[in-house]
Amino acid sequence: MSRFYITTPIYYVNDAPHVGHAYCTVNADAMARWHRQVGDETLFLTGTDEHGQKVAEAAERNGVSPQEWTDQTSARFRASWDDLNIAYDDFIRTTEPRHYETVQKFLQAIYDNGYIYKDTYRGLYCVSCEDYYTSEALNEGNCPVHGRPVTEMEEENWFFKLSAFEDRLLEWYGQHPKATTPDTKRNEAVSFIKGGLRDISITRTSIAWGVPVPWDAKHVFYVWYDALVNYLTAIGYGRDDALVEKWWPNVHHLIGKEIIRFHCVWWPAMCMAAGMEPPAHVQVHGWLLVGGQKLSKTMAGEGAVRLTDIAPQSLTAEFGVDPIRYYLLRDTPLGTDGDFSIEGITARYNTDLANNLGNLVARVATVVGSKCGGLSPALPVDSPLAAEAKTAVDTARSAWENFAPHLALEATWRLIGATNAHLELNAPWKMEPGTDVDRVMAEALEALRIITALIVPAMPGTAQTIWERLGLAGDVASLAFDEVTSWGQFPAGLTVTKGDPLFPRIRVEA
RNA sequence: GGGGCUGUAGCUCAGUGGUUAGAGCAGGGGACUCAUAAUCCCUCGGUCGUGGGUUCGAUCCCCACCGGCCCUACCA
Repeated sequence: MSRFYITTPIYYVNDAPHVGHAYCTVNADAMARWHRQVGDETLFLTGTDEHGQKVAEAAERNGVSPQEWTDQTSARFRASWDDLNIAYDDFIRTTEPRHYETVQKFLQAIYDNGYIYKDTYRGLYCVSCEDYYTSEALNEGNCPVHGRPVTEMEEENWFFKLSAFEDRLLEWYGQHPKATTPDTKRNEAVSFIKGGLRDISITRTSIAWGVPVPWDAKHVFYVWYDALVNYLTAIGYGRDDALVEKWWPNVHHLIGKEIIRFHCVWWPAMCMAAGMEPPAHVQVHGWLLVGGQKLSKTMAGEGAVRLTDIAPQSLTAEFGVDPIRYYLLRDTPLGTDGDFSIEGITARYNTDLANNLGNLVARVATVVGSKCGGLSPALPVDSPLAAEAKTAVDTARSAWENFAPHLALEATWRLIGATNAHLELNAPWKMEPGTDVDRVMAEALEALRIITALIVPAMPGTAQTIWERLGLAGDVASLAFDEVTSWGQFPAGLTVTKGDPLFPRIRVEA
């Protein structure tokens, strides 16, 4: 048995949970579910990032303390994840005492190792961005984002000697070519390092809403610097060395492409500075882009077409939880940008879920009912579907191992197609009840049993529903993947029930 | 301004320095009628962003340009 530790970024509480967050979290959840299925000891961590100036200001505007504000906003993320059937093992909040303790110990270690020093930060500050820029970053003397003049500011800060890690990082990436995937994203990180690293300011005196710097009470840590450490908080850094040893560094950080720099440059360097191995793997995903199609008002409000305006719950309310999970996993491979659209969801829903999977379950149940007395017939020794099933299982296994849920599902749907074709070829509905019908329907049931096991990570609720309709006992997700997906197990004599359509077709106006 | 990614069939995407560039969906035709007007079979469809270069030969390598996107030091 091996172990699998996967994380999402911790989401900034000032955002409302949106489809982008859901995309990342559903992928992490499916990956965790698959690893649990194969028997890995699994730790799936997500959470919320609750410090920083913007949170403090938002709390003030709303007339509550920062802690009260983050209590409210963090809860929205948990509600979204509950709704999407996300089975995280731990949900971290950066305002928790355990996180303060880990951050302080981790950064104290870096300080003790001599990688943190005090200096005066002079920089060009853009009021709109609330951030500093280097003179090279400016666009003709103006802020590159807002195009407005910047002002010279000065602040006394503690600095992290990121520049000291250029060579070590490059060497490390040379030795760990798969530390960041896909390769194009690794190249981005490496190019950035090669371009030269400068030390970074990691504390602030201007705000109080953060983790206090242990050796200088006037300062709190800059929000990103405390946020990254959450991956160590959850495994007990500073509190339980054995637990850290157990889970680190074999972690998989699932992140969006916009935060490559933090996870693939800063974070490995911070780990090195603290005397730890950098995280073994960062899997980068792209963005879901909204192509400009109109979203319904119930979906996103008047005139809104931005992805960040779409609440995951509005989607699950309209399409169901598992269809949205399926769409997010199937439609956009991890690593590239994808298109998000209601039309796309509808197409996946109707073709893959209603027509292929849902209809297959229905037609098999009907024919078993009419030709086999509603009971599963005995399974023959050989079947042409056995090879198809093996291909699907092998492909899916390797796809999940390689962070490619879309390929795992594609392979599963090939098996669904092969099962539909097998029924078509044999046309059991034309036959008189007897051994020929029994053989075909037993084969279809067996294929469906394996298909059900294969969709567990993506659609756990649907999988269990189908499992029960097939007359099978127990919790399909708890069965060992390798055993449950091998051909030749469907017991004879189980009661197969039809039930309502799993995925009623969505009518689309012409 | 600097760095990086990307542009392949109507749509979403695979893919390879070398004979006729693939898949799914959509479109067209046929079969079937167990099933959620589902399914199955066949089929239409691309000067592989533009212009150069390297090469015996490029969609794939190099350069430029055009379009889209990310980062430029707190947006999955």
